[in-house]
Amino acid sequence: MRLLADRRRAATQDETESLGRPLPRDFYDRPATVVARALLGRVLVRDATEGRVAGLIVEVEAYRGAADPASHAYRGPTRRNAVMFGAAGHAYVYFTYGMHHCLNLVTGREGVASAVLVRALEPRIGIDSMRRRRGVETLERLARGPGCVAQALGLDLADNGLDVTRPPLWVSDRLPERSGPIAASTRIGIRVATERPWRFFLRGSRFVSGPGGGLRR
DNA sequence: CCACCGATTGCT
DNA sequence: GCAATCGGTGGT
Repeated sequence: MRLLADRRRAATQDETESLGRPLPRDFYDRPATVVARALLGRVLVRDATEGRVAGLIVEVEAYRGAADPASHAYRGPTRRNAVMFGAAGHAYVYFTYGMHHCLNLVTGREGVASAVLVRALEPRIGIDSMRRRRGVETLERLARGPGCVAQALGLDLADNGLDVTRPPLWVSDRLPERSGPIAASTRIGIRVATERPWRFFLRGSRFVSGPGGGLRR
C-alpha cells in the first residue's frame, strides 16, 4: 500500500505537469510593464500544506522603478522594500492598513526596484480553500482586489522574498483557455497625481490597459 | 520615542 | 462616505 504522502506527492507532480512549467527568471528580468502584460492570463500557483490553490492572473499593476512616485521604492531602499531592489523573480509581499497583505512579482535587473502588483485572479484550483480563507462564497469575490488575492492564497510576510521560479509559489508558462467573464477590481488604489502606476487587465476576452489610481487630495 | 500614513476592504 | 488596525517610515 502506498503511503498517503507518496500519493499526495504524485498528485502534485501530475498537476504540475498539466499546469506546465514555472516561468524562468529571465521572464521576469524585463521592464515591469512588459512583464505585467505577459503575466495576464497565466496561472499563479500557491502550494501550501493545506493544498494547492491557483487562479488565472486577470489584473496587474506595474510599478516602474525607484523613479516612479507611486512605488514603495520611490524613497530608496528600506527594510520593507528591500526585495524590490533585489533580483527579478521574487515575491515582494507587504502588509498594509494594519490588516491586508499584497503580492508583487519583482521584475528587472538587480537594483532596478520594479515590480508587478497582482490585483485579481480568476479562481481555478483549490476554490474551497479560497472560500475558507476569504470567508466568502462567490467566485467573483474570492480574489478580486490585491488584499483579497493574498488572503485567498494564504500569503503573509513569511512569504516575502520567495523565489517565484519554483514551488511553493510560482507562475505557469501556460496560457489556459478562460472559462468566463473576468472580474477586475473596481476600487482604485494608489493616489499619486504626478505619475500613476500602469494597470493591465482582461475584460472578457479583451486585453485592456490604462492608468491606475486617482488624484491625490 | 512619537505621530502620521498607507499599492485596501467592507459596511453604512 | 468612512472606520478598522498596525507596521513602516521619518522626524524629535
